[in-house]
Amino acid sequence: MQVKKTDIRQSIISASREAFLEYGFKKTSMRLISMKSGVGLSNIYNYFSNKDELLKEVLSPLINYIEERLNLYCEEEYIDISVFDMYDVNVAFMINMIKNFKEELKLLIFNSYGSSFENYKDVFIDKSTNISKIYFQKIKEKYPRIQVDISDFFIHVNSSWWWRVVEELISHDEIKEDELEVFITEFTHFSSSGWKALMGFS
Amino acid sequence: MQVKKTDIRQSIISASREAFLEYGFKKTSMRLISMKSGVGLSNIYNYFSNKDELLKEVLSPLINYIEERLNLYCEEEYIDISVFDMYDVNVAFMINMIKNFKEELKLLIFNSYGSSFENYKDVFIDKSTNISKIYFQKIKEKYPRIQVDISDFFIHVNSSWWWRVVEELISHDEIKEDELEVFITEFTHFSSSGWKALMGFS
Amino acid sequence: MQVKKTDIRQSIISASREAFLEYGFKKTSMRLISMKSGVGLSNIYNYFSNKDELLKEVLSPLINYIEERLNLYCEEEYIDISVFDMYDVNVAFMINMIKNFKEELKLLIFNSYGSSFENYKDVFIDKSTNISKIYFQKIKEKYPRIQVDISDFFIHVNSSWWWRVVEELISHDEIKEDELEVFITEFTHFSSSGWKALMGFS
Amino acid sequence: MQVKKTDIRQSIISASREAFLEYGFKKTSMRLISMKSGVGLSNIYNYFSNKDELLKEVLSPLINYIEERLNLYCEEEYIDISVFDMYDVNVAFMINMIKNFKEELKLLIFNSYGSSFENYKDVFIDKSTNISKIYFQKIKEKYPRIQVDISDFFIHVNSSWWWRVVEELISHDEIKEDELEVFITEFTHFSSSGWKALMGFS
DNA sequence: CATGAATGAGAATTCATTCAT
DNA sequence: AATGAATGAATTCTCATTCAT
Repeated sequence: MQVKKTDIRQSIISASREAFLEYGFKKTSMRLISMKSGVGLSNIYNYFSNKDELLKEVLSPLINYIEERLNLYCEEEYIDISVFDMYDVNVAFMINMIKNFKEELKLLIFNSYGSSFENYKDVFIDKSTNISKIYFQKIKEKYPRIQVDISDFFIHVNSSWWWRVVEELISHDEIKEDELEVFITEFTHFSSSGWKALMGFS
Repeated sequence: MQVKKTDIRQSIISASREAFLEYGFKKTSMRLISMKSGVGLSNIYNYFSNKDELLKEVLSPLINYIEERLNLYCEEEYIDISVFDMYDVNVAFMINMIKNFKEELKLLIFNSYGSSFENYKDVFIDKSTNISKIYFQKIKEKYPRIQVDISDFFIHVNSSWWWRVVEELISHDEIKEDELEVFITEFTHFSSSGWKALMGFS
Repeated sequence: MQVKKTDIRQSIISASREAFLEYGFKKTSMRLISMKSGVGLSNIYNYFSNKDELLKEVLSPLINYIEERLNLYCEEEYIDISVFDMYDVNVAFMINMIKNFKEELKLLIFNSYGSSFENYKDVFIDKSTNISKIYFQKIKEKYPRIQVDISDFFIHVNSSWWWRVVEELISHDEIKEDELEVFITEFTHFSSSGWKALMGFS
Repeated sequence: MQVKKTDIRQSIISASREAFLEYGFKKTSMRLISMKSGVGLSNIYNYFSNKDELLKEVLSPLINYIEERLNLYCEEEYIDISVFDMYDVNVAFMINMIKNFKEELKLLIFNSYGSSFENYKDVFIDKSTNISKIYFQKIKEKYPRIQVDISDFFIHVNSSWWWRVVEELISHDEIKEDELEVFITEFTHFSSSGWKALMGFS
């Protein structure tokens, strides 16, 4: 019988997701995806132009989510947020992202070797580093008395840490709700104290 | 021929190091190593049993260094070190490791996909997490009054951050001495303030 | 839908022409033609039996034009044309053909690898060689005193040159009107002098 | 038993030559070469890096021969040669090339579609056009009275004709020695008369 | 030890065409 | 006439490793 086009697309995509999650992008062969999805190997190419496209398809919701948020953070309204509220915003972003895209994040973070997303981590970190820089710049302009002489590299490493937290939360997805809360508390406490100190508030 | 056994071994190893650094473990073929080293492809197998062994050989100094240090930190004498001195010890360890094994670290961190070191990061983090736990335990035993109710996961993430710092320092090896110092100061200031806060010293 | 049969045929044909011109017959896939024409891939086969047929369709005006002319040249009336007028006739044929079928000629000459027209050049050259032979034969019969002992192979090569001129004019379609005239003059002067010499008129 | 390296290389090369000649570069599969040569498919890649390399190997003697001659013709000593002696030189070059490299020429001319030699014809024609231009320039400088106002395009087409002659001689390799001589005579007579006319010697 | 030769499984992709509805 | 789906054979190339000498 005629199966609808979208069904087949979908079965290819979900077979890909499964396979990529289990073996990683590189170690997943098109043959495996063909077998898992029940769609003939060459037939897959009638739906997607290549293997990378498959990963793109799987990751696109996550990528869109991330890029949207990052672009959002560049906008005006965020200037007035205090450093410490900023933390809550970031934490919320991270937590929501993980809630909504756990599998995609796993794929992106741990299983994308050999694909065009191999270096997405760097892209993300660079972008959020830039946002942080802009943020600090704006703070400086608004409150000239506050000393914010933090090195670019530290800001970069800080962005890197955030990503690291995401990585850790993803790879320990067995963590319970309450453990997560404890961690967030610790993380926020630790970080805000750190930043206060660095900015001369201690 | 007068070429000594060890010379050949050595030339294979250094050819491997070069190639692995340039192309990564997975994308380096044995043929390339053969060509770079001038040792016949099949002859390489008289010295090393497989490709993975080659990376092992290249990384062994670094791995030994790391494991030695990690084991050391479990020992008695370190118990008495205050939390804050501990930082200096850790920083020193990190800096020295980078100074002595920059290339090996690059290999291990960024170029080991496809090898048995693919997940060494996790091994390291787990070990140093355990050390931290033991450390906190000992602190607790010695000074029962100090509150150290830090979650295991936070300790884990903290270890992870350390490793992340190493990764960042390695991938930004253009950083100058004075920039490094600034960063270390910021890092130490930030972290120690964070820890103090977490441990109720603020 | 109100789209007429012929419209669809036409859109397939013109999509094919475009694609063949851009990528060549071999490197043009039916999928591309389907996309360019907006006609479903499998539906194309309701109008044309295979890929080759598509090229045939595109080229048929040109092919018809060529064959008609070639057949025409075999007829009686052309016998009386002097060698030198013959040149003008041929030149006119060539120029007109290029004017009317530039794209088709490009297709035929440079982009037909893999199709049944791959060797059309040879067909054309053979045919026009035969015509030349007949022409010389008739000349001989009419004017027995003229020496026309030109080898068949030379006549063949001559036909080949004509085709080559077409090829060159097509592949240098940036040539301006006046440059073309200059070239035609040179070509005619050169050739007629050559022929005169060969036929003992010098 | 151990067959010597060169033997295998050679058998791959000659199998390639055979296959390329019979089916053309594009339509010859590596599998076929493997079968014809008796060398395992993947083993071929231990000797040659890809299919194109195989054609390169087969054609290199011819290509070297051509390029050497073309470079030679740019040199001083050839300036003094009269237009008509030049013809003899060119004819000799052509004839020798055909004698020495008949099969390679077939490959290059008719069977190289899909390879890096696909457009070698253009390369050759461009080069020899340039040589002709330089030649005319030098003639002009030496004998200012001679009118050589021949358009660049005619010179180009002329080079093209030479190549065409090669093509024709190659594709009619059944031509006998005496037929060849006749043709050469006709060709020379025709061309020199043509040139004389164009240069105002008639 | 050293060498040249071999291997065999596997990779991603391509594509004209056919089929069932 | 039109559509979505399918196919199946082919293609080039890769590579760690083994084998016989």
